[in-house]
Amino acid sequence: MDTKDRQIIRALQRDGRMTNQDLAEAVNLSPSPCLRRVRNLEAKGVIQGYSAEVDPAAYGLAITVFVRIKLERHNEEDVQKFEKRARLIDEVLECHVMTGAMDYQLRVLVPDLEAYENFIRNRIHPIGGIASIDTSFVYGTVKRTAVFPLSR
Amino acid sequence: MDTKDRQIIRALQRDGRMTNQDLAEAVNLSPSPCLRRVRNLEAKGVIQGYSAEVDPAAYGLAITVFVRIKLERHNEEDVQKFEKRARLIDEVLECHVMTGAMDYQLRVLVPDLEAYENFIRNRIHPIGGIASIDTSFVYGTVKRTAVFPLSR
DNA sequence: TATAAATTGGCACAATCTGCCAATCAGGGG
DNA sequence: CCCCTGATTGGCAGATTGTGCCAATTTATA
Repeated sequence: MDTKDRQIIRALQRDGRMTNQDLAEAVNLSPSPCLRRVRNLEAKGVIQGYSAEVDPAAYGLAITVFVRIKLERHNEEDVQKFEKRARLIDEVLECHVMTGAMDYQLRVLVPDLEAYENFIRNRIHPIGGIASIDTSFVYGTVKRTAVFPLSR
Repeated sequence: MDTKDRQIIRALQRDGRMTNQDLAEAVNLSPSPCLRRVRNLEAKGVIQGYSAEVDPAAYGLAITVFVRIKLERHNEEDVQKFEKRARLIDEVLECHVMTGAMDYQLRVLVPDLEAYENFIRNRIHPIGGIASIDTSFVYGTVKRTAVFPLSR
């Protein structure tokens, strides 16, 4: 993982579908070593995949919600159960374990407020063992990028 | 935006670099109309771009932080100033305007705790007009996907 | 400086993309 | 019921891109 690898990563975060030839030119390599580095980063799990960035509203998911959840108990069993169930919920795009007053933060995508109510009632509450839920809706997005800062 | 478009979108969220031929097969189309639909979704801004998914720790950014910020005043000038400055900070990958007690939530990536302290001191506080900051570090990530739920 | 290991560049072949044209399909009016 | 129109589709050929191999170059080490 040298400077060239980091250049490659940032270029592919900006445009994950750029051709290997353009990428090679952008990082001052010829195509074959460039492709080799990319494949290597993929094999080592540094690059975990590629994905299309889609406007949620245009797709029909107008509402983004950050949901913070605190469990009643933190024994192995209840924690495993919560995390296993959370992973299976399609509306949950992210679920992180957090420091602070709440245990988890979820990023949730739903078409409307009614769907959010149903999500809480039918997907979250049935998991059980939940002490409290704190909901924040997203009004607007000031910035959203996949490109990491230059680390050194 | 019909069922086929949604299939295409979800397939490209799972693998943004899949060949048009594989994509066409996955959604039961032949390559040319499939490519036309993709280009159309791109032109309409539904697909906003493509990007590589990278492991932040492997890249050297071990710490993910969600920072919630409340402003002292909400006049046009102070809000514009904060948002403009936030957009320019490389460590800030996301910045959303939120409902609830705090005004903004940022997703921030830094190499270590020291860098986080510097980030707050040198990037956030100098903006001015900030009433309070609430920091939550990410211990672990239970789920992280780019694939939207089937809408309907 | 000599040597070994790692990385690079170029080339040829295979796979993929791209733009065009004809064929097919869906909907509306006579 | 049929014909017409517009939209969408499928297939094809040329251009672009990816892929794997080998020799040349660079880098690191003794």
